[in-house]
Amino acid sequence: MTSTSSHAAIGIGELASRTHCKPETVRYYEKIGLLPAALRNEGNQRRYSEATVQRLMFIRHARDFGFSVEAVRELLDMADHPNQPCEQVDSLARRHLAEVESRIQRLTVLRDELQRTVAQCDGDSVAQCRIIEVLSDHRLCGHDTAHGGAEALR
Amino acid sequence: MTSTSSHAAIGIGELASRTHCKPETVRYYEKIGLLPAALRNEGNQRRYSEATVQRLMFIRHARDFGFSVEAVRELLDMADHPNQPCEQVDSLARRHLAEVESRIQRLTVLRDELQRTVAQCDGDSVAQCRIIEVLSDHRLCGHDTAHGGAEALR
DNA sequence: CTAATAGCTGTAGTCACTAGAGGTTCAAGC
DNA sequence: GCTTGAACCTCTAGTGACTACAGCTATTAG
Repeated sequence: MTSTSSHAAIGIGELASRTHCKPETVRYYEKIGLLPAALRNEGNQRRYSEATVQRLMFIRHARDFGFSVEAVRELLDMADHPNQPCEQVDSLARRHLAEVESRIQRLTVLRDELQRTVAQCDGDSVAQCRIIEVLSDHRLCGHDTAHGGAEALR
Repeated sequence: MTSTSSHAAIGIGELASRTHCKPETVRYYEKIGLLPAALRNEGNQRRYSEATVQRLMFIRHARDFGFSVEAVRELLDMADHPNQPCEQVDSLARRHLAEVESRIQRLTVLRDELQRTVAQCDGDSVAQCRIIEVLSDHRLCGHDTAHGGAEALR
């Protein structure tokens, strides 16, 4: 075995590659307190156990699910208290789901309007371009929808 | 007429309220060059013409459509050259549309996975919570999908 | 022993604003 | 003319979740 021996402490590089993130991100998570301060070797380099690999996998996975770092912090807290009821976990997840659904909704309105507008452009000069025309005059949009706004993208 | 006289110069507050944004945003757009440096009155306050109202409406509308500030900069450039062909406008808009569609796609995958996971939680203790369980182990997700990731939200 | 790689700290940059401090100017009423 | 309050000015820092860089030290393979 070269690097992945079974229960030896691992370095930040291996931790990062095993959790699909970068060493910078690991240090960042430590700084903001998602990961506890790492143990150091004689040369002041971070050394991690399998437990940290698991914790970081949990974090990355929750982030992949779109949870904010603050939400991940709460989820970690809850996961650390397995005997409590999971109501809070549930409500956090449901709120997040609602957020995602609303984002999809707003983006869909936006997409329809973009599609409509793009379809009306006949490829002539800018002076007759339907896209520029619509951007210049809100009344030319589909009805009077406020089409999401930039917040749709957040 | 009190504030909205027909061709007098207006202040930053009225410009902002007529374009649904804030004075800070107007100054910000000036700083990054989306709006030209404003004329000033004797007391160094910005004074705007109707042309600026139109330009700012264009900007806000493009931002509402989800175009990035850099894209808006290009769109303004194009709008300023009405005799050119509108190919570039068209391609910019189509690329943006593709971006929006891809975002919807990724969010939809995410939503389905969240829905599935949340539905499986029976409201017991955290120790048995399906949400925590799934977050702890990637293999428990629907198949082997990488479910979008945090980039889905950008 | 040397050279390449990996790690360390600390700071600044990303995007599109927003908020605040601390000061100046304007407009209206008396 | 004077006062008051709102609006305006500049400059700086903060948001979220990292990423990138500069300038150093430690480890490891050959």
